Amino acid sequence: MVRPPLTPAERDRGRRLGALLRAARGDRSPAEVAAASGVSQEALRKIETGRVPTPAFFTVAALAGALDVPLDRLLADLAPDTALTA
Amino acid sequence: MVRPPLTPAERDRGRRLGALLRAARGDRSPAEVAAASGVSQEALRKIETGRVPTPAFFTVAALAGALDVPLDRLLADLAPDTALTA
DNA sequence: GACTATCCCGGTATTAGTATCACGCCATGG
DNA sequence: CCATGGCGTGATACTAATACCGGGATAGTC
Repeated sequence: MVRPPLTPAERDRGRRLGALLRAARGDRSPAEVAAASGVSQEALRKIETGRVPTPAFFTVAALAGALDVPLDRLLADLAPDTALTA
Repeated sequence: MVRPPLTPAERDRGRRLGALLRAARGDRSPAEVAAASGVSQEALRKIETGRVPTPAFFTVAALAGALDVPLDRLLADLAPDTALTA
């Protein structure tokens, strides 16, 4: 075994990330955000639905940029432990 | 062809990301940072040397956390154009 | 000089991420 | 009722990311 499969915790984390991105998208259409970020609609959907639990760094960065959400905000919201009361 | 290979620009961007992370590591040993971030030493060095141009989001996040560097700072330093002079 | 430790690089194996294709669901308009 | 378009999901193809294995180079020590 060379690479451990993703743990349920990781998948759950990805699901939360997707939920955050979808929430940040608001009422904007997926096509809109996909075009703005340069990410394909399919990738966007999969990330938003949590089916891609650990997307590439720059993919998330592009989406966050298009959604005007700081990456650190995403992380903070993902890990309430570090709650900065954001 | 279903997935376009990484462009030279993407590889260069990954190289800059690695350089930034290595600079942020300072004089701390790779093993130290790897242990602190939970990233394997090999993955860390591949990222630092730019041989992994587009690492996973949470991998970069873990490294940035261990290095005490905000992700947005990394992005800003990668793309000086968007420089918010943060 | 030999030994040890650390860093770096190569190859290999397996899983994950992304793109394309195909189908079904829902809403809208003919 | 049927057609169209956007959204969601599943399967498939291919590349990339990560882990494990070995080797080599360098610095420090004995």
